[in-house]
Amino acid sequence: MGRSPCCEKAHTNKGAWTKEEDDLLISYIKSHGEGCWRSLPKAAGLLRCGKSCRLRWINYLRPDVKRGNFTEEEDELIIKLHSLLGNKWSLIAGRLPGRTDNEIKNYWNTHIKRKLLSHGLDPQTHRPIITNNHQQQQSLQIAIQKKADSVEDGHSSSGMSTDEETMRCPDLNLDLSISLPRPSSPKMEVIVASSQNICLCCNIGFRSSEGCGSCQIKSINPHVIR
DNA sequence: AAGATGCCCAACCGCACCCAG
DNA sequence: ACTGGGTGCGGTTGGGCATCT
Repeated sequence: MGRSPCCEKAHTNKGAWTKEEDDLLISYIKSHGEGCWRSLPKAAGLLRCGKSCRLRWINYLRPDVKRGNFTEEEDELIIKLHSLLGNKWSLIAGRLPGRTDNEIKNYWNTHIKRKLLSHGLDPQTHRPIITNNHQQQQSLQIAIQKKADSVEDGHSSSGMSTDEETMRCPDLNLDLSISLPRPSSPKMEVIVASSQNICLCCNIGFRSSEGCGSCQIKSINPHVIR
């Protein structure tokens, strides 16, 4: 049994896209729109899998894709959203105009993870890393700090040292500063974003069904992703 | 100068979800 | 209610480039 393959692998190209392939895909989508990805490659004259075309378009060729370095504001927003949503890259990307889930995912894994570690925070939980051995923890912190220093030299857009950044953003551990204590359940909990008892998901624009399932507020912001 | 190592990012893979029939 | 096709998503891989030794 098993699923049928999404395409005839024997007759499809793989690997890096050529300029000619890019041009074919762009011109086809410009004249026909983003239709059925499965049939698009054949119609566009591409020897590619439909999934590959979709990925190339969404992550690279789309005219509204923003290229280049992430700003400090985007950094902070990603951290906030990740603390709220976890690895829901598509939802996070939906809150960062011009950024793709793939780009954010890569950026998270290569930069932000390290940044959080340098602040002694677990990138998954956004909580302080705690070991039962104080000495072990100290050496861990030193090692992380050394690594982070070498990375942040020339990376930090603000040009501040890690300590200075911490001073400037005392609430960098956003989860700690804005959420209620995490209960034992791993399920995302409602976070009181303001005195209005509005879930933070809603506060930043998610509908009740997006981001967290526990929120009862109906469509605060009609401008939702997708 | 050259090989080794590390980093970054585009692209692939496979599973999950959605929805029409 | 069930099934299967199409699409979306998140994790992972691998190639190219930069830096180190």
